[in-house]
Amino acid sequence: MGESKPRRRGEQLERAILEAAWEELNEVGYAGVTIEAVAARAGTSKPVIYRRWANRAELVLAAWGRQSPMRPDFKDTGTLRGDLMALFGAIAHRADRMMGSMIAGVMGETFRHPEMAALLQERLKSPPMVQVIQKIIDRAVARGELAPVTVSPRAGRVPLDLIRNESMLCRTPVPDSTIAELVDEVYLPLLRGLQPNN
Amino acid sequence: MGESKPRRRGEQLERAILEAAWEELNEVGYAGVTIEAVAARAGTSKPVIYRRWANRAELVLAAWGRQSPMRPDFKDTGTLRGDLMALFGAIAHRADRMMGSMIAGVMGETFRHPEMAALLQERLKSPPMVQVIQKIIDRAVARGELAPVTVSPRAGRVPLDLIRNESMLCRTPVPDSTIAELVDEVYLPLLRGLQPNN
DNA sequence: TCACATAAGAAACGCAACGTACTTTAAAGG
DNA sequence: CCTTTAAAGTACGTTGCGTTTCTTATGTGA
Repeated sequence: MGESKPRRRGEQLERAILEAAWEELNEVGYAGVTIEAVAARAGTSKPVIYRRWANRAELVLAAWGRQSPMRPDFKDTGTLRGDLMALFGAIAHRADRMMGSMIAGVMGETFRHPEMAALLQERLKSPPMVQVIQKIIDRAVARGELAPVTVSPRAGRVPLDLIRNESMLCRTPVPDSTIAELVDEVYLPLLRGLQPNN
Repeated sequence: MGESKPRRRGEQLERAILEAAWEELNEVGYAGVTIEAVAARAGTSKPVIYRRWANRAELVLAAWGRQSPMRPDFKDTGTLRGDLMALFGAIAHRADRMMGSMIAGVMGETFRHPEMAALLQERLKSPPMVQVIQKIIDRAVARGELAPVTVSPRAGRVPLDLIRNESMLCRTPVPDSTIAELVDEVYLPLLRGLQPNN
């Protein structure tokens, strides 16, 4: 066999596997991902994968972890509503159909592999979100749109939670109309209600 | 063989299967449910199940459908906050860990069986919720706790969505402290923010 | 009352993927 | 250069799927 493909190792191989896993995930969803297909796509074999991750859920979480985290751009749209629409839109854009499938899939396996629950939860807590929202609020306060407000961690997580919920249920990209509803009928009222003079 | 167990048919058999499926679901979670185990528990065989439901997701949804829907008791606790705590608590009580596993599992299969997405969504829309919340609000208005407010369908779904989200992520029964957070830091402010004089 | 249509029960199948074990072979490192 | 490491490849037993085939109990209606 003259064909001797250079044999990859360590970091390089691992990256190839995780990329293959991510692509599979996007094509067939969590339930459709098989270790064998990932191995084939990465041009490697099952044992190589099993040496690194104990099961599908771990592999998928690792593949997810390699994807660059959301970097919400702070560009000022000039209004509180505009900023919120942009933020919600950015979240929704990331939380597309595949995301829902993945979260659902991993979650579905936490009965068999309870240790995954913690990993998944940690991944979903998304700490930077509160700061982003606080920044948006501070700008609105500076504009005079809002009385000074501080959001609790819980209130800060609401946008992410609501959009994740929506995108998991709907399976399709969250439509703009839904984003507008969430902003106009939920989050803007919530922020107004948090103002001290109530 | 003197042992001739009476052979069940139709409705009776179907009920036995769905009950067995529900019990399996509660014991091992969606990912752990196997048609074979359900058949064994119901004292029947696989073909009998496959003759009725095309796959695990359909069977599980059917089993879920037999469970009595939530009947939120309207008992007046005397305060808006008390009523909301009771409502959120009732939702959380139903949306226990198994619920999360089931929703996640069915959702995870919507890649393979897209037709399930619609069924699941319909099941989750939970129409009566808005009326319940509106009733709670009206009582608060009558008490003078709140200026008159009407909640949009979207705002009315928020409690259910947030608690479902929470219970899916946490895997454990939603603790009272979380329910209090959702009421005090999210939903009460939201209702205040919806008042017209803002 | 009996014959027939229906559907339950049971066993086995081929398939796919799991997760593991074992061998061979290429690369890395002292 | 020689040893160690681990990747590639193969094969295995297991499980559950969804299906097929067959037998047999049950309810219906002639």
